Amino acid sequence: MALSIAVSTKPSGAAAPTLQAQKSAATRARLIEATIRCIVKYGYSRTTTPRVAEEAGMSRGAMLHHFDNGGALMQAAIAELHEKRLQAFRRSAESTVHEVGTLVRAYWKQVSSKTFIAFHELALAARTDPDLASILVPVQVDFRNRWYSQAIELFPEWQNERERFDLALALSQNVLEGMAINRLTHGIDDAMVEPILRDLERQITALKPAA
Amino acid sequence: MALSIAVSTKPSGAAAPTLQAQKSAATRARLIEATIRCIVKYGYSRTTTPRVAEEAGMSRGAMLHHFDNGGALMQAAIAELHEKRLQAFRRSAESTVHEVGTLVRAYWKQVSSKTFIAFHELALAARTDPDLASILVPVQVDFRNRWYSQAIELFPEWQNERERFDLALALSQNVLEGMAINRLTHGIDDAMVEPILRDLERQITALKPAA
DNA sequence: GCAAAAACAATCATGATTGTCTTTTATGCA
DNA sequence: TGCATAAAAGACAATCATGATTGTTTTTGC
Repeated sequence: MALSIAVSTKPSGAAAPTLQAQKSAATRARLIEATIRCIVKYGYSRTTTPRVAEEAGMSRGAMLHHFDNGGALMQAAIAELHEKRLQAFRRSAESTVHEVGTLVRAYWKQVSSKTFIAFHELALAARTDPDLASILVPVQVDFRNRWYSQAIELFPEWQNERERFDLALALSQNVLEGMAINRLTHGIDDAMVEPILRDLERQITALKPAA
Repeated sequence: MALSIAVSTKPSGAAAPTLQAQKSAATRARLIEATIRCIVKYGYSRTTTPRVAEEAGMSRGAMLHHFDNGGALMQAAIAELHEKRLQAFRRSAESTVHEVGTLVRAYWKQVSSKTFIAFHELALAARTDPDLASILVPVQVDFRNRWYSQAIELFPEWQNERERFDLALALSQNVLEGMAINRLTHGIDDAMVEPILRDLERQITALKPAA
């Protein structure tokens, strides 16, 4: 699916709440979800417009009526993925106790989701695809920034020892994401997941100042 | 580059040391190296036969004379990458002192190489490409097995506490590979590399029984 | 030298994907 | 009830990668 940069999605203004607009929005959502599913199923490079249309259960012509081109659809899918990540992210930050163990498990669950699979497909493709990168990188930066800010809010008492704090964050990120990706690629690791999670928890707790 | 499974590379028997055979082998090597460079530069899905031919500085026709089809070339490239990894791997196991720090650094250097980039491109593509997976998975399994065996040889005194040993190995693998991939995808991490490496060393040392 | 084989180059037909354009269907509002 | 408009489907040409085919040059072995 070729990316045409600097394309804006079809509906410019806030649509009136007419019945057609609702239907249109639903169809657009269906297409976006189908795109994400295709990225997970076939990978980014094999996510083609015919495949997405088939996955969404509609003709390619109908699909191109809602999105000017494949790139616009991909852009919308990226925005949706970003939203999903932020949402799952906020949920785990709000509802749970601010305990290291639960937070580690929450992020592990997050990187075990299809959303993360799709995101990594995009991220790796963006490495060699400048057009995709120009869309994806700002999203990644935004996510990273929010991640960091959220962590600071969750652990205010930790801000005196910024070095240890940063190390704990970087460790969590690299271990969990690394483990998720490793599981994607060679599959074989399931037995070690629990021990590693426990070790990571233990280590973060050790880095954290006593409450 | 479509993969045609179950194709064998052209030269069946051990070639006589004729001039043509040498030239042929050199050309084949050039093509394989060009393929690997293309995977790194353009990613797996954009590694097409015209691009490889251009990268190798020869016509596509010439290229298809040395490899029956694109898949055969990709298969040869995978074998070459496997060799490269094993080679770098043996070097760090043989030449260095069997010290945790040096070994961690050695593997970190290894996952920072273009060989690893190419391998990860292939590994992720194989997730959704059964033909590629059928070629790549055995190679991955073989590497993993050798990795494990090598580690056992390097640390015989550790074999009484197999759980800690396995944890140390899994940690090393996930942290280092995860960090390498993270650096590939969002780039931003360089400042944390050193602290994480040091922490990993410290942790492995803690898991290891006193010599 | 010379014929055979290999290396190399160029072209062709096929299939897939993309974006545009036209046509058909149905939906909402006067 | 009509009719204007959006939704949906299909047809279209252009582009690109692929493998096969054919032609040309160079090397090998007799």
